Amino acid sequence: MTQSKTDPRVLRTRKLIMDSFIELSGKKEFKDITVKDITSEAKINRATFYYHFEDIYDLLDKILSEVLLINLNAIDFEKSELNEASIIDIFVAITDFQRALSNRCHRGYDETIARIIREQLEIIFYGMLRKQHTTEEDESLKITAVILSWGVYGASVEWRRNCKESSPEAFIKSAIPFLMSGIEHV
Amino acid sequence: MTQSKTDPRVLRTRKLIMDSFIELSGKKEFKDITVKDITSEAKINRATFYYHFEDIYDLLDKILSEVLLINLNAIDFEKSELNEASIIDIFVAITDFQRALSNRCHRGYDETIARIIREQLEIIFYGMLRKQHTTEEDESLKITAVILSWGVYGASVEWRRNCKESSPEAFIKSAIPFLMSGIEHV
DNA sequence: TTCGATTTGTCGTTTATGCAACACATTGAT
DNA sequence: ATCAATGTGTTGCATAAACGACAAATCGAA
Repeated sequence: MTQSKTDPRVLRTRKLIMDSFIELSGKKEFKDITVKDITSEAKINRATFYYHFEDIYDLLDKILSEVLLINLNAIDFEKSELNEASIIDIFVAITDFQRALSNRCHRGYDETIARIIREQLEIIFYGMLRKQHTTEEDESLKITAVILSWGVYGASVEWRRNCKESSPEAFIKSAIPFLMSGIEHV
Repeated sequence: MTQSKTDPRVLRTRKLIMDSFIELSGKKEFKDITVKDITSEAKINRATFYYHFEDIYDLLDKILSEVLLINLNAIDFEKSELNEASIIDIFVAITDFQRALSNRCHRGYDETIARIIREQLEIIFYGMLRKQHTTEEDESLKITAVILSWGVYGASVEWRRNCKESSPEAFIKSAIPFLMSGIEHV
């Protein structure tokens, strides 16, 4: 809330870098994109790139997190509870996100994408759990969030692999009882 | 030719400012556009504006000069001589330029536009004259360029006011004998 | 393998931009 | 006419970005 505004120069530069990366990833595969490519496309100095990002993997991290967050932000986690409905919403958001990625020539990032999605899920689940169980100890909530995040992410992998003929909503519903029992068990 | 590249930050910032001004001038009249409007639209600091431009009139100057130059650059002055054909080309470029301006809601700038066009014309005529008369003294060429620039600009005013039914080419052709005699008299 | 070319991180220095504050001018409503 | 609000142009200082250089790593072709 009280976040002091970040320097507009930083916002501009980050946007330039991210836009250039997205532009380039429409032409080349990830492994062929160099930092030099990005900075000359963005017309910024290469040293400036390293001022904002550790390396090209860090950039990918932050871009994907941001894109995923935009998808997930449609769901208002501040208000919604961790129940059947919100789990379905989140699952649909993830499958939408992955579909968007595969439409945009993002190939060869699979492991990175997986990690990012799972990490984001963990953060979200942990936040929601803590709101509902303010009395519980943190460790217990944390491990629940971890297991949930892996489980839901795994479900999305499974859906993409085998079950595209059924809707994501229908697919995740079959897993809801198991997930919810774990949540209520905390 | 040996111009050392200007700092990319400068180019970016100037473009931000100019684009914002052009954007704003589609919504308001010139007299209603403030420096603050421009800088907040461009998301740059107001002090940065004054780093690049003296004031809002200076900005208008440079924007219009640039737009006019793009029109005029279609004509290759480095190669062409100051003769009947090139005068016609220049006259047509000016009338095109003014038509483009009036299409884009630029009202109330008339005096400024007039000055800028005339100054540009003077620069161009002087440059062309000097290439053809390397032996002549500068002062003589300069005054010729001044008179030519006023004359050709005045012709464009006259054409806009009374003679739009005839083509600009036909219109300026009737003035060519007078202009050329002045040029050859140097 | 080896060698040249390219890329990667990092550093120190210079320059452009951000920011807050200022006195002054202009505007607009009462 | 007055007063508050807004815009103007300027300044000093803080910080991001540019630039050039560098050693090390990686890549590619002979």
